[in-house]
Amino acid sequence: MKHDRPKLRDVARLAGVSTATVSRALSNPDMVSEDTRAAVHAAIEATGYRMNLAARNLRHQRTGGIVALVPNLANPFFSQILSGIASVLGPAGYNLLVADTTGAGPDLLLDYAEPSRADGLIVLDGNFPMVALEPGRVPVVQACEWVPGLPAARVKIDNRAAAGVAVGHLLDLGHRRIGHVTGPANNVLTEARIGGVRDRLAEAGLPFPDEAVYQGDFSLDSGRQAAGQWLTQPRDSRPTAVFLASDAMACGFIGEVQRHGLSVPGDVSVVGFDDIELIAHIAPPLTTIHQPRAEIGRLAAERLLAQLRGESQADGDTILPVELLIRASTAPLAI
Amino acid sequence: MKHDRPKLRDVARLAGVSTATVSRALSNPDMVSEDTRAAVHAAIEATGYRMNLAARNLRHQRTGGIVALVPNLANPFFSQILSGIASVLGPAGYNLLVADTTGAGPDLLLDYAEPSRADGLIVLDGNFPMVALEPGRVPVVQACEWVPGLPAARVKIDNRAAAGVAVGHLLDLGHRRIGHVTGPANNVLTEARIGGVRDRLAEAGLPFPDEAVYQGDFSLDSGRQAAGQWLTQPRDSRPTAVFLASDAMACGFIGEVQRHGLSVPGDVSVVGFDDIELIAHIAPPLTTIHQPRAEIGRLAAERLLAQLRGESQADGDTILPVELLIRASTAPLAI
DNA sequence: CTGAAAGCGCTTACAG
DNA sequence: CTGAAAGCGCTTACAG
Repeated sequence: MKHDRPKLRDVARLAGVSTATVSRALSNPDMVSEDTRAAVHAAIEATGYRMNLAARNLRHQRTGGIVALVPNLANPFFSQILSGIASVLGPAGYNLLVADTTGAGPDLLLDYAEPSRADGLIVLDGNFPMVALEPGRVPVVQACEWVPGLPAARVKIDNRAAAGVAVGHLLDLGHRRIGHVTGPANNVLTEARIGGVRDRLAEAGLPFPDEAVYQGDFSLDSGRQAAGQWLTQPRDSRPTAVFLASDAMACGFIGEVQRHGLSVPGDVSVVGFDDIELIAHIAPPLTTIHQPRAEIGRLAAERLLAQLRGESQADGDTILPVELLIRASTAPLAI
Repeated sequence: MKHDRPKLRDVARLAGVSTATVSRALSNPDMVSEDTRAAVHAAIEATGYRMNLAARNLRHQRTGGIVALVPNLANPFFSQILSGIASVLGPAGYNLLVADTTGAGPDLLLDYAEPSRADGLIVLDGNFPMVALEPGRVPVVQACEWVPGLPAARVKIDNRAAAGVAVGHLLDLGHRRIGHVTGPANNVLTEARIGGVRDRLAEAGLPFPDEAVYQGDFSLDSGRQAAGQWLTQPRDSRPTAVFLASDAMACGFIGEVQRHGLSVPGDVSVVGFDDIELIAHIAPPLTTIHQPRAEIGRLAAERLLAQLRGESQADGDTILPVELLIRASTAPLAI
């Protein structure tokens, strides 16, 4: 005996009405008389009918899904963002699809921007080639990172200003030789943050020599390597404080410095970026820039839904405020 | 001028063949002659045709998606697992949908087990009511957690044995009064881990009094509260070592103990569970049980795909090995 | 308020 | 090797 799932037709037959009527009873109840509605619902109960969403979606020319393009799913940085996205998509009746862009070709964005694949796109990766999103493609919102020139809404923080705040904190503590560990090359966040450092130092009339810039890639290990470089520099000319473009790097930096018997903040003050999970619990607790990750996710999803409803303009930036969290990894310059 | 996307029919018209032929040229190239194939591909180029996946999926009675049901997306514990899942689903041509089960009703599992919604389910949450997955529902694989009695494949570690290993390590260090901070009540992991503690202590002929059991819920804050309790207990009878059912709790526990001027492992040895990101970098670096999270995700996805291909049995457990990582938060009992 | 029929964009037995 | 036609399971103008 086959376990065929009941279809609209089966319900209609049992209720003694047409499939059109059953369909209406379900999606537009007040288009049908009360009696008919009751009969239909009885038949649904009796058959155990559940709607085939794929068929409805095909008919409606939508998929019911939004995809989030994530640079690296394994990076816990994104869990709060995804959680924020899911918290608005779920109640709105959309499915959240996630795709990891690691090692993906440049076509990935276009593949996912197919209306038959998803109704909209949230792009968390700024390293896509600048593609012209042709008409007939799906609405896109960029979150955190962005593709320069891509005409799509952005939800983000002011990375340049945030870096300025971090450096300002170190200046306030009396530091005059300030170093910076960057993110990966060719990354918009990297550019914005180093720009903020440069601006703030220039404003203070301080130099920003090449020796004070350490190339990183956001990873813990690259922070460790930056510390290795810093350790080899002459004690009386190397930075007395370092601002790193991610908390993970700050974590690696601190570990390496300590491994060599030096102290944070005794020998060097350290500021991170992101305020990731548990970073308040390392030793010393890390001073960092807090990014409202869940909020970024929520707003990105909301802007996308607004576009799908035709309510919102397709571009323009939403800038969220950051917060400097002063913890124990920074201290006044020892004289 | 409308920007209608070209359909199969448009390609067929341009190539001078039927839609059936275009369809075959695409999905079964060697069913068509070389000339026809060339004509079809030329027409595809000319029109910029891209297949409508939703229509193909409806026809094929599949959705092309697998959903992962996650207890709490914001918890970075799951990022590695999702990454593992995505790494096998992507290449296999499936979309990964994620849903957060926080605050969801008991029907969620059944809702997602609809064949029109997804082709399969990976359940990471053991707190669903035991439902009979009726025939006509989609294949399910459980990962990490599991619903007792649910007849679905499981990919997990041996939590009971792992807890035994953690306790064994503390016994080896000479500890005789060993405490345990549990996970949330009514959770399969909580039961399995406390069971492992009880077994191992019994095996060593040691007591496991109620005062040595602290109720937690996996969260950092509950670890902090457990430390609060521990601190109020008499110094000469309270545990000299504590095994906590999650790293987050261990982190909170250590922080609170240190805040009261005591030292880890000087005054109390601490073992965590999970080996989450950065936990090797707190002070002191945490001794913990490493769970192969990415591997769990990969294998769960692979078992599900095998079931979809009809290759694998629908139940049976896959047990992955864990590893005790000894770091600085545990030390021999001071006499 | 309700039904017959066309259609969303594909695929696939069935003939030829 | 190729085409005409039916069908995946819904929805929705169009009539009545």
